Formats: sequence, C-alpha cells, structure tokens
Amino acid sequence: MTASNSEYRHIPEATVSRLPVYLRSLLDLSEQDVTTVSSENLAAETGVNAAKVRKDLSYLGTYGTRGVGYGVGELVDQIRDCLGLNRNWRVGIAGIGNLGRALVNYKGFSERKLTICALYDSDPEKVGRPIKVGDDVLTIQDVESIRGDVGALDLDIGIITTPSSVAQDVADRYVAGGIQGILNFAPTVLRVPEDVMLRKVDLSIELQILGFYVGRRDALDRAVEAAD
Amino acid sequence: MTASNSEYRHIPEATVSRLPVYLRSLLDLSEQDVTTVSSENLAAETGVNAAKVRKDLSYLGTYGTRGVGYGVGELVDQIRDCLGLNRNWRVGIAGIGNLGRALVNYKGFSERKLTICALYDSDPEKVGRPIKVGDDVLTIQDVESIRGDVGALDLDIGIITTPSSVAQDVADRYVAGGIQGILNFAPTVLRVPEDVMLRKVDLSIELQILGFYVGRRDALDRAVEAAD
DNA sequence: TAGATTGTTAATCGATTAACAATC
DNA sequence: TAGATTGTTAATCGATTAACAATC
Repeated sequence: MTASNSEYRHIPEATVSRLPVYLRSLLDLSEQDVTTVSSENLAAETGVNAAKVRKDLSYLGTYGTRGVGYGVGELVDQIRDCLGLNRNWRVGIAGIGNLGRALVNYKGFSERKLTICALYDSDPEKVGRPIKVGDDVLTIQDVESIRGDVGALDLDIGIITTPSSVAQDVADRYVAGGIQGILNFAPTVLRVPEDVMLRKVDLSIELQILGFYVGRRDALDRAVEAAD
Repeated sequence: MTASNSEYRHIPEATVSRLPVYLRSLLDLSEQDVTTVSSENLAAETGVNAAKVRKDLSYLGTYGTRGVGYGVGELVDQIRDCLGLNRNWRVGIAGIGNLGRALVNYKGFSERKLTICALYDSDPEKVGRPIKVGDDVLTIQDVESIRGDVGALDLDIGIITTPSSVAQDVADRYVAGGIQGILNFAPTVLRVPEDVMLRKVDLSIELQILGFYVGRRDALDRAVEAAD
C-alpha cells in the first residue's frame, strides 16, 4: 500500500493532527515489545478519548480485531504510510541564515524521508558558497534558480527560512516552478494558489507559551463549576 | 485593567489560539505607525475570516468603533492583558540538560514576563553547580526541593525539560508543592489534577512536519471538488 | 446625512463522545 | 460459549461564517 492510495482521502484535520501523537506512543510500545494495543490502552497512553481513538483509526482503514485490539506494528506502518513517512520527499531550502543552516544540520531530516536537494539565498555574498549537507556538498544558488530547479531537480517541497520581508517573493518562485507544497518557517502569512499545500511551522517558544494564562484560567473555571 | 479581571472568562480555545496571531500582525502594524485597523484589514493580514476576527475580538470586550475600526494600540494592550503578558510569571525549570540550558539562555524569557527563579536536576553531578541566569547566578537544586520551593519561592509555573522517564515524577513534585501551571517540554503525557493547568510544548520539527502530506492531499481534493 | 464598519444573530458545518450491535 | 473490544451510529457540543441591524 502506498501513500498515494485513495483510501486516505478526506481524513479530518483534527484526526490528522492526532496521528503523530498515536505514532509516538505506538513506537514506545513497540520498543517495549508490546504487539497488541486496545483503543482503551492507546487512549490512556495519549490522553485522547477511546471512542475518538477508534474513530480516528477507522479512517486509516480497518486494522483492529474485535475482542483483541490493534496490531502495534500494523498500526505504525499504516500511520507512517498515511503521513507520508514511507516515501521520500525532495526539498529545497531558501534562506540560508541561522535557521536554514540549523535545518541543514538537523539529523531528523535525513532520518525522516526528507532529502535536501538545493539551497537558495539572495545574498550575493552567500551565493556560490559550498555547504556540507550530510555526506554531500551543495552550493548555495541564487533564488532566481528556484523556478527552473523545481522541475529540473524534481523538488516536492519548498522550505522557506528567509526573513518575512522576502518570504512571499520566494513562495512565488516556488509556485512559478510548480512546487507541490511549501513549508513556511517565516512568521508571515503567505498567499499561494489553492492547489499548493501550505504549512506554517512556528518554532518560536513565545507563541507556544502565549495563551498559557488564559488556558489556566479556563481550567480553573471548569474545576470551580464542577465543584458546584 | 488586570489579567485577573473576570471579563476574560470563557474565551473559546480556538479564539485563544488565534490571539497571538492577531498580536503579531498588530505589532507589525504598530511599527508602521498604523493606528486603526478594520476587521477586514486584520483578516487580510492574518488569513483569518473577517467575521471570525470580529467574533474573536468581541470576547475581549468591546474595543472597536463602528464605521471606523479598532485602535491598534488598545487592541495590543488588550490582547497582551488577556494572554497574561502584562504580568510577571515566576518559573522553575526542572531538567538542566540541553533543552533546559537553552531555555535558561533564551532571551525571550526575560523579555517576556517570565522570571526563572530556580533550577532543578536529579543528577548529583549537576546539583550544586552554579548557572548564570541573566545577570544572576542560580545553583542547581535537587528535585527533592521542588515541593517546598513552590510556596517558598512563590513559583507560578513549573517547567519540565527532563527525559520522559522522570517527567511524571517531577510533575508530581510540582503539584505536591501547589503549583498553578505546568509547561511540559517532555514528549510524554502527564497526569495532573484538574485544577492544575497543563500545557505541552512540542519543539520537535518532526511532529510539525508530519501530516504535511495528508494535508496537501486534502488541499488537492478541495481544489478538484471546487473545479467540478 | 451617507458611507463604513462593528457586534451579534442564526444557520451551518465539523468534531466529540456515549452507547451498543457486530464479531473476534 | 463468554468476555472483550471494535466499528459505527446518533446525539451533542462547539466553531465557523454569511448576513444585517446598530451606530459611529
């Protein structure tokens, strides 16, 4: 079964966002040589409601056995398939500053199926410089090359690690080249055609911490109400 | 107006998660000396539906003027208040490994209203070591001290940057001391009483990238359907 | 006043979850 | 078979959004 199989169509956003959570628990269980897991088990592991677990997993196709549970190994494979972790992705990175360089050196990229095929920057000082990418060496290209490279290098995903001010320009170049998806690390809203998948990754701790207080307050409210 | 004002009760989760997004755009606008913004403007900036913007902002209290729009400065203040960015938070950090140390050195912590008041570890090799925190120096304490310190040092939030295996133990210690909230950076599900706010922060790029493929597929599906 | 824009209603859509028949 | 657990239904809950009266 490949990830391009039509079985995975129309999986709700909310479900997709939980699949990585299940995957992490399943990998833990797998390491402890657990071979079967019930929705109740997985619910306890992940803090997700058991009915929700079953409903989520049902979108992957039927992989549980009534009265028994789910096979941990099968589920891992199934989720990895669904999330596209079993195929290779060819990516370009535009913006070779601190963040761009961090991604280049990030081991998770090669361990996962992400192959860095090209690096871009608009700074003439940087263009032409060689950068070590795993065992290979890539030369930083001018952002002008993006458009032609998408097809020539068969890039699937364009990564943007530029300052906000030029992120849209870079996105336009990826789109002009016919990219499938864009992964935006710049803290700005990009506009791309509807058929190009756009995902924003926010690494700033601030944004993840903001809302803490309000969240806490809601939790307190609930506790107070429950006590009434 | 303080953040402990009852006006902020019962703001929907979905709204809270968008407040930081509005805040970022508003700060941009403020820097460009823009003083008023309409819900339509803000919608365009943030990629959020204009009706949703108005509904979200209405939870903060009434700060818009019909026919005119919203005052950028007032809105910034209001959102910062609501998110608890206008008050000081006293935090402890348990687990002084790479991530813990990164947080200690993270400038955003002092720029924001987060004051690091204590550091904890269970490794006898680390306990007693002095660590520079801004202009101060803190000594790493044994995790045994957490319980007493929460009250003694008036800690609001307990940060957990330990390995998963000991995260629950550390959380229990914070809870025993009477902590208000826990910020968990360990990739594990923690169990805490309902009246303790628990927030999980996931910094791993992997998890943020997972789901890219499925998301893209959904986008393609929508485009195909729209074309029908 | 006329134009603009808010604040809110109400319809709609999607997500959650208890419950239980199906079935291993 | 008896016990366990799935897969799915249906009721409920919360979030989204077009529309428009209120009003600056």
